[in-house]
Amino acid sequence: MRAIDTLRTALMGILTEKGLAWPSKTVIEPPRDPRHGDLSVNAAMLLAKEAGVPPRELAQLFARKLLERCPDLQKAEAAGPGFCNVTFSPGFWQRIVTDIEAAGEGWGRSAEQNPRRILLEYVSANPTGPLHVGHGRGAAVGDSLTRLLRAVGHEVHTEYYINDAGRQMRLLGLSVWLRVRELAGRDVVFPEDFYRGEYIVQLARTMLDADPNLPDMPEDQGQDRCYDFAMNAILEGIKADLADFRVEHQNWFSEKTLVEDGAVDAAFAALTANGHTREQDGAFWFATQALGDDKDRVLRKSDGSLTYFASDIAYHHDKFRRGYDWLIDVWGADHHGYIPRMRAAITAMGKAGESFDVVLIQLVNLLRNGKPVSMSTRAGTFETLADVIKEVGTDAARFMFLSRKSDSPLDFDLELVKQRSMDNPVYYVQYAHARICAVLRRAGERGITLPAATDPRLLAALDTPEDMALLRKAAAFEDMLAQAARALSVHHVSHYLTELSGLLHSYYARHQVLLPEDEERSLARLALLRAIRQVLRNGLDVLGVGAPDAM
RNA sequence: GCGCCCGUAGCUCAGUUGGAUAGAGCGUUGGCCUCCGGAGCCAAAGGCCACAGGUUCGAAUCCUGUCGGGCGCGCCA
Repeated sequence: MRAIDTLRTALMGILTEKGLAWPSKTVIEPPRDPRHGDLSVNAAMLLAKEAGVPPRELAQLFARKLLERCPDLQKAEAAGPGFCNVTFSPGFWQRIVTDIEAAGEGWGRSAEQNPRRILLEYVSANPTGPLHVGHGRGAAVGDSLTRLLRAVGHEVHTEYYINDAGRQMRLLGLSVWLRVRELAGRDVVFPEDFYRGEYIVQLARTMLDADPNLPDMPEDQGQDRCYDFAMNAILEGIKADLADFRVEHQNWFSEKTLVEDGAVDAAFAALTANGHTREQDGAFWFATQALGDDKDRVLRKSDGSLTYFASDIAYHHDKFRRGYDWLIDVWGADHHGYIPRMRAAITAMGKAGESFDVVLIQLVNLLRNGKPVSMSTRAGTFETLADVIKEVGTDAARFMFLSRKSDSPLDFDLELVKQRSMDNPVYYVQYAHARICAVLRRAGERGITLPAATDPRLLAALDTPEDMALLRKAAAFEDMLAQAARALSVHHVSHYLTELSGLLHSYYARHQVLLPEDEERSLARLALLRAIRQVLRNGLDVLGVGAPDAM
């Protein structure tokens, strides 16, 4: 925020003058209570001991010096235990309007001083069935996080890892195969853990219709055919669902290809070169315990096959090999126990801790009118993401997923998400946007034309407390994005938008924008609203939620 | 048993790199449509931030312990 930069620069000058170092714990931020001014600094409390001056007194000194140095400051005073609170002149805030006009879609975007090349992997659900709501949450968070990290200047690529080499997939082939045989009237025995979903039967029927001789194929070949067909069909369905949910993966990465390309061998070699592996009991082990894990882990089982962990290591090794320096994985929270061993692998590859992060996605409790809707892929009684999108819409579903901390459980009540109340803030935010559009439309009907760049002299008319509140909030947008990106926490964006919308609605209720008697003030207010609309749009864009002109 | 996460208003949740009098929505109560979109606004009531210690100028936030809840602890994926 420009205000923070201004204050920081001035304060640094003062400290240098006094021979004091800039304390690393210095915080410059808008205080909770707006009566304490626009910004608050805690430096005096941190420096009191070193300077040999009581904090209050030091804060008073800072206040005096700041007023001398910054013409944009209207007020600066010591307060509380030793805070230094400053208030900027209205003109300083009013300029935000023209700043936003100039930046447009770029408002809020920043150029990270240390941009990184990120590979963000998310969803990555086994293609054994359609995506359910839980996957939807991960999809929304992963996609929005991508937008957020790009907005602050990182280079982000997105990827979906297809577990097409494991036992689950063989089970899928078997499940379809058995259904095919069943449909053909053969006697079949279903194992305990096969996939029971209705979609399996449909796949089987499609296959049988296309090739009536299928059930007579040899068992192995038949299962392979079924596996192939089913996986591709399901994968296509997943891609379609994600597209409907406005979620895009730039690359779909197959686990199988890792083995075929020798990536597993390469990763094993890297671990072995660093002395982290051993043969024992006929298996190939990775000594993760020395790197913070609970116990060592097997990579190649004594029967010769690879563990899931083995190919996952190879996958992450491959990501680094492709030139990424920050790997972010979005996982279901039930995998949190897997983090230490993955982290151990990253360390064993010689990579720093900052080069790997996991964003955990907690469970989604799907409810209808407060009562749980049961979900189980195998039993086939789940609500699919596609069904949920169809029922509540992409915008409402995404906003709901993105409005809570991703690692705490979320109650998703289908009836509630359809409701147009504040239980469901997506409408509150979208309404704020549509409302501004309506006023601008009405202004046009009345023959008022708003130039693309507002004359700064007009902005002095934005002089009420509600004007100031909106301007300050709009000014804080960039910092909010940067902070959310740093914390990998998209929900800050939703909260910000809800707050900004609240200020807009208050403003609207309190101040008439189109004033027939006062054209200059009307123009100033219209310019303000248009600027706020831009902020709302940019914020909603980070969430991947639409900004409708009318509702 | 061990590990990770969590416990904030009646309900659902923000706030946790330590900051001033702990916030929002829903719900409850009471107001606001001659006027730009009432999917909105204004106001009131509602709290020992699970509990007990500790660290310091200062703790919902950091440390220790207790209680309560979720999840994870395979040569499964």
